[in-house]
Amino acid sequence: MAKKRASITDLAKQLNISVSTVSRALSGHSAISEATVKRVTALAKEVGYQPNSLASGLRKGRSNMLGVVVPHIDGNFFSQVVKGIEAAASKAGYQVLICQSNEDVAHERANLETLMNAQVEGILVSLSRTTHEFKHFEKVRKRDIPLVFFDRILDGYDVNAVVLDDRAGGYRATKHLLDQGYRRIAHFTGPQYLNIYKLRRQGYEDALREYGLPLEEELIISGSMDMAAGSAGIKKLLELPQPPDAVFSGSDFSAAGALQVLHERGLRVPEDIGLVGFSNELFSRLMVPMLTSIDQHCELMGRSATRLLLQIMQEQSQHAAPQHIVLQPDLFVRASSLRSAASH
Amino acid sequence: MAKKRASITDLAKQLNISVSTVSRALSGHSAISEATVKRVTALAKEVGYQPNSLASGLRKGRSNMLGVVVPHIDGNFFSQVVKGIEAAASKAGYQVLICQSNEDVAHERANLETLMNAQVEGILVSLSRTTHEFKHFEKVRKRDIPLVFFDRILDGYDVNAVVLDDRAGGYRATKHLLDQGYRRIAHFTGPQYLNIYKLRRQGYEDALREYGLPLEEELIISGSMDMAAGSAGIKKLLELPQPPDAVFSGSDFSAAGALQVLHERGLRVPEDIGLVGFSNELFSRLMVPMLTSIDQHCELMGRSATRLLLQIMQEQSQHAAPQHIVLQPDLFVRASSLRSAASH
DNA sequence: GCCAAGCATGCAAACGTTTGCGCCTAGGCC
DNA sequence: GGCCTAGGCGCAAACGTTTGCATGCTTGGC
Repeated sequence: MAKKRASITDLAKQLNISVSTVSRALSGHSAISEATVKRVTALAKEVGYQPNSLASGLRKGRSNMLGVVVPHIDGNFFSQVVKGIEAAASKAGYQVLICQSNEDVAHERANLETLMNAQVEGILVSLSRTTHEFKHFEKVRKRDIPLVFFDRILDGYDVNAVVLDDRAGGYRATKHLLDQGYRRIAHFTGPQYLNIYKLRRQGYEDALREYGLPLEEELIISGSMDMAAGSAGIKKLLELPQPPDAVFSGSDFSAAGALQVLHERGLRVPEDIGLVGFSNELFSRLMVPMLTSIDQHCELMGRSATRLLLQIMQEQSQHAAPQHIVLQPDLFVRASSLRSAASH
Repeated sequence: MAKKRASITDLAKQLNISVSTVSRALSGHSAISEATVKRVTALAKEVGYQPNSLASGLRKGRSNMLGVVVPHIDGNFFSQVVKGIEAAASKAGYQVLICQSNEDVAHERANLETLMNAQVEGILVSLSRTTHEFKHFEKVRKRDIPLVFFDRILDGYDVNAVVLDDRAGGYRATKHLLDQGYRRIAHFTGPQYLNIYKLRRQGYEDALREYGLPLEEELIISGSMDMAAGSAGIKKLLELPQPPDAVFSGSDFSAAGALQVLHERGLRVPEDIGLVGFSNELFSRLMVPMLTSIDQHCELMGRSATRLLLQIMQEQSQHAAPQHIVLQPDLFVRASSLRSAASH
């Protein structure tokens, strides 16, 4: 019962002209008289003609689709990145096919397979947490399908990527605390095999060194970076003979967990202890006091990655040297670390 | 320079058999000998053959793709719904094409157009805020493309839809406050032309009526439902000759805004004022005290909508009566409304 | 009046699959 | 030995476009 969608051939028949003429008329080809163009477009509008992009993609060898593989699409970071990707892609006339790897490398492999079947013209990937090898991407490369990674990348592979300068983020956060007069600064960090946590920590250490302060192992707490880890971490720190006067947390969630404990114990933030998070999550503005945090420009990352991908797709010289784009994070200073203002 | 992807024809040539045999062998057709099936699959794996789903879609008249139109993809709610959609779709072997309308009806119209060009087999839509008419969906209907709406729908049109029982949510939230002994309960609500806010308010009123309490206009604050609106709202309420002893906010954000003001003024939650939000945003667990809220089962909504769509796609009887699926919200009770526990 | 040029259009192949139909062969049955 | 069946396979058309080339017609220059 489904009504046949009108095809270019139907239009041609009704107008007694050939399909090629119709095709050219619709695609704005030069060698078609204005009169026919008008006749064709008029009829097209009348019958509600819609081009079949599958057919066109098949013939032209290009699908007008980009593929995206993310660990998961919910959560603040990835949903914003995807928003940026979709925006940039649709502006360039591309559709976006989205897959979730669920942090599972097997899923990730399957996702790539599906995207290649769908004939996407390029692929954007943020690696799953369980991805430690590169083999499944070689297949993509062999097919000469442009590939751009963002945020999560694998060390030691020279690939196109857009990442955040996590070291600079860690450095800036720590330096801000130092500038505010804090001198015994603790740090919450995550698994060191993830580039992001390793780099944030490096930034932290660089800042301390710059100020001639010692790096004390007891001030660095490694954990899962969620709220519970933050609560546990701050408890451990408070039990030290010489507790810290500030914490730079590698995640806003851990910072929130720490804040809850500080509240319970009657410690004041920022007076007694300064607090800085990472990610500038939505809720950082909802905490009391509001949390100073590092913004990752998620949406910009999505847009940049897409633009890089589109650029690579255009260059014939597929095999130019891979590009690395490094985005600079921003520090959003809020009450949780403003000792100078609070002391007035 | 791009290496030609191996096609079914290449396989056929190499094996000296016809393309039809290869096709049937790969698709598990019965009338092919086991021996050839093995030969074909072996070669296919060897050369890394990947089916071209554009071609297959063109021939079969089905693309294996679903379309999704959301106002925007970031934020807690929609990103979780999309997660559910993607999960359900990919389990059924479908790809998901995602578009953002940016809350703009013109964009929405364009999105539908693109999705139809891409030959999606079904479309999932949550309306943009500026959509007050239905015309652009009639075109989709005329093409017999199955259509399912979720969350945001238009009153007065009989369509397939999956929505939350917002009235029940409002009712349950209010009843909980009443059960906790609060008697003068205020309500933050949003634009009444949006079904969700209207219904939440109805639930609120129903609960009050059930307890024989009067509806007082001065206790109902209408606003934009963000943090600022919450702050402004609670200030207005506190200036009343007889301020409320609890607030049911139609959004977690407004509840958060209110909480900040209460903190500033030294009012205790839940002892002096009880607080309940709506949406169960991530940060509701991060607030001090933790915020009682209504969970919308976002991911389930995505999965349900997708399943409904797939079901409609399978039924020949396209034109069966439209189905409405109503999801029941859940109340997550936390400290911000627990007077009984707090009083002990 | 003839030829070159240029414009508007048509023809047909191609993209990679799927699928109805028909062919061939082998085997079983009478 | 002939006939029938069925299994295994090939042929070719079809899906809706795009596009190189050919074609016909008009026009202008000499």
